Amino acid sequence: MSPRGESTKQKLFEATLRLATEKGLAGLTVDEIAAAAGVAKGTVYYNFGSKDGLIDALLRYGVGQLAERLRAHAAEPDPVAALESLVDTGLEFIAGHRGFSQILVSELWRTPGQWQETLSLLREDIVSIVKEQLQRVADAGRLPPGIEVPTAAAGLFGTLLVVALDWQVFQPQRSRAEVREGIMLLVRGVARQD
Amino acid sequence: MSPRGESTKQKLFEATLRLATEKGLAGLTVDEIAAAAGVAKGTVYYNFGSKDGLIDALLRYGVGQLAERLRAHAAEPDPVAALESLVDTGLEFIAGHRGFSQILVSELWRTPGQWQETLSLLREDIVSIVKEQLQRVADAGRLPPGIEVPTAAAGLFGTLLVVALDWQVFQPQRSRAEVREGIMLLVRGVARQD
Amino acid sequence: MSPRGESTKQKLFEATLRLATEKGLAGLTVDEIAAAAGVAKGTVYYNFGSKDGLIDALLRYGVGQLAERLRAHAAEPDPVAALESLVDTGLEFIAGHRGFSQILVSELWRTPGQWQETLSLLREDIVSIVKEQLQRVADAGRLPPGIEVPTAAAGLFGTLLVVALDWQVFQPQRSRAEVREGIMLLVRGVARQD
Amino acid sequence: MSPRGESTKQKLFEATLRLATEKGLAGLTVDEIAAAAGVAKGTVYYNFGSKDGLIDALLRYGVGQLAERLRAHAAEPDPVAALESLVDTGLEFIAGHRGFSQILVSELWRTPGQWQETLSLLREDIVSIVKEQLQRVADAGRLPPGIEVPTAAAGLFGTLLVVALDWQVFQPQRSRAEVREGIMLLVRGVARQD
DNA sequence: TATGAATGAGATTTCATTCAT
DNA sequence: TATGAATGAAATCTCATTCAT
Repeated sequence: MSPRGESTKQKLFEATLRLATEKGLAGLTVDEIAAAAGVAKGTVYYNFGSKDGLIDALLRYGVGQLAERLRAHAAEPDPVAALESLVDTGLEFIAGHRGFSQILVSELWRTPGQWQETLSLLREDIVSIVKEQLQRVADAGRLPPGIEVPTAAAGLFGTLLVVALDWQVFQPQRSRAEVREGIMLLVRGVARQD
Repeated sequence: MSPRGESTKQKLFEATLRLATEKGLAGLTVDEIAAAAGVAKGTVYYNFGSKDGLIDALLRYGVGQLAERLRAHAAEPDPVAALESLVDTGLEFIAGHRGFSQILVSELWRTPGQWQETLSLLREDIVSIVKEQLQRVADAGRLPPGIEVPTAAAGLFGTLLVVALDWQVFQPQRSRAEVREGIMLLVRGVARQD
Repeated sequence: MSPRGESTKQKLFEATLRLATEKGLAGLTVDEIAAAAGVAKGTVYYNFGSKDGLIDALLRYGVGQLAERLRAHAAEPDPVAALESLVDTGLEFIAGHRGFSQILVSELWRTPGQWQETLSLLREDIVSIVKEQLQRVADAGRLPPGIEVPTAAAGLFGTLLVVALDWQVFQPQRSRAEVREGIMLLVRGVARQD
Repeated sequence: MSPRGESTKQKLFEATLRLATEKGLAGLTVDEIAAAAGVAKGTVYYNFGSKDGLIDALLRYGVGQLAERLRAHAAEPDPVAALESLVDTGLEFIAGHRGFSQILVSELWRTPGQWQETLSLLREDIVSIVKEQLQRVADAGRLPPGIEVPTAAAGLFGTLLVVALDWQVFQPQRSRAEVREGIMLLVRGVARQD
């Protein structure tokens, strides 16, 4: 709550995200994180109790950031355009936080994984934002029959994550617009053509 | 090569897959693997040289199995039906080998991952099978303009993996047919309607 | 000196004794003590300078209390009865301050113990009270030959401590009178029968 | 079970006992213990799982040694002489294993202490040996009325421990025979005079 | 007089790997 | 072909102490 404490946690989150992009979350050491954040090792333990505690808090923080950005693009009047904006924002975030996205994708579907409880809740947060946008498309009568909004939302979120990572890792020469168009082809295939 | 040696390796593969479902590859220790397989720790080193050697062999083995099954369904004359069969086979494999699939999704896009080199090659194997089928659809003139086969193949593979895992973990009550239909709606959105 | 300061020190003493019963002095952390006392960690350092300072002050405080009570029973005219009263008072104190007694028994004979210097002095305080009473018995000609007062005093103190703790921990159903009688059998064996 | 494993544990026990006499058990580090035993730090963890595991095993080992020695002196035909031999053996052991005895005295009456479960059982072992000898004295009709054997055995054990430690720490100039005689005065006061 | 975030030295623990059998 | 005790580098974690407020 104190400004000092908050900024310390912030510094640690940011340092961890930075390092995770370079080396992956699994390979990070508390020493590295503390050094990158410019604090003592003990400070990590003072603030988060354990390395796992830091990761857990980081997941909440990162998903919070992602959710915030996705929600910021809900204003678009045309529902399909809004969805496109959401996809683009998602791609931008993932490209900018690859290490974080990597941990999401690798922990999200782990059966009893260490952070599964946390992640299940966080997944719901994101999926519900996607769901809302898809619902707007459905309300506009532009979803073909047979599409269930909750299922499609979960699928779209997973696809977005995985396609974005594949882009970053295996096809870095493509532009974000290209990748967005690739995903939108699927979405437009689903959303009824005008 | 001897049956005894093979069964030792097999036991180690199976134990590793069983454990990986619960704890992920990075969290596995050689002690645990050996104990779960019912062999001594030294046996892992005798057979695979190192922990990485074991994982590497396991990945090749698993992807080999998946590729074999996917190829077996290439005979279907109608290209869209063949794609559907491929999707169904993929779903079946993932449902039956969740631990392995979890590993794939965890490690495939890990940037400096220890097994990234191996996995890049293996990813190519699978993606090229998908590509072949999509190419047949394209050759039949049933792909809308703007779709690039290589990109779509990579996307379809990732989506398949992620949607299947989401099904297993978060929506286990759905039937494989339902999930397959969900994915085919996307594919049919892409493949030109008959 | 101020009532507030006193109560802070008192709170810290009490919290430390409470915790020491469970975990011993060595296993206590300043964090735990402060939390149990309901004050901030810095307050311990403000009031006592260091963890050792707190323990040191606590030992002096506790031994002071014990010595005060033991001295209060020196008035008894019959020297053997006075010794019995002293034993009874000792048992009462130990039963009522088990945590403190546990500390004494743990630390008193620890060779390079951190608080050994303090404890040696404090031990002398108590032993000298016992010695005084035994000397009165000796002066009354009721100690058999071969008994050295200083040795017997040290032995009686240790026995009292240990028997009282054994009573509290392993034989709580016995009454204080019973335990006192057990010790007095030894003492009366030593003190010449009337 | 293997000779190598046993001798490693033995080496660790002996090194720990040696160090405990010098520095007390609480202040020992695994580094020191491993170095003193001439093995790698990991070897401690391989053999005992944790520092606590080592201490726990050491307590069993030490008490086993003490019990063995005490039992070896049960042959003496005269029961009071047998008791004297037992006391002497106890004093010798404690003098030779001060660090170990220190931990016994400091943990034995700790309420929920870390090793209390182990120690309660071990205490029973020792006390029952003392009980046996006292029972022989009682059977010979040489215990005065009012002495309960179990109570007296527990008391004698505690007194022996505490008097021996007090001798070692505060009165090292006394001989073992002197200290033994001091304790025997109590015992003979209790045992009926011939 | 009191606070509590931050520290860092030093402790415990982990675990892939080796090697004699 | 297999074993498992031993290793040690490197990780995680603890905690008495400091200090700005």
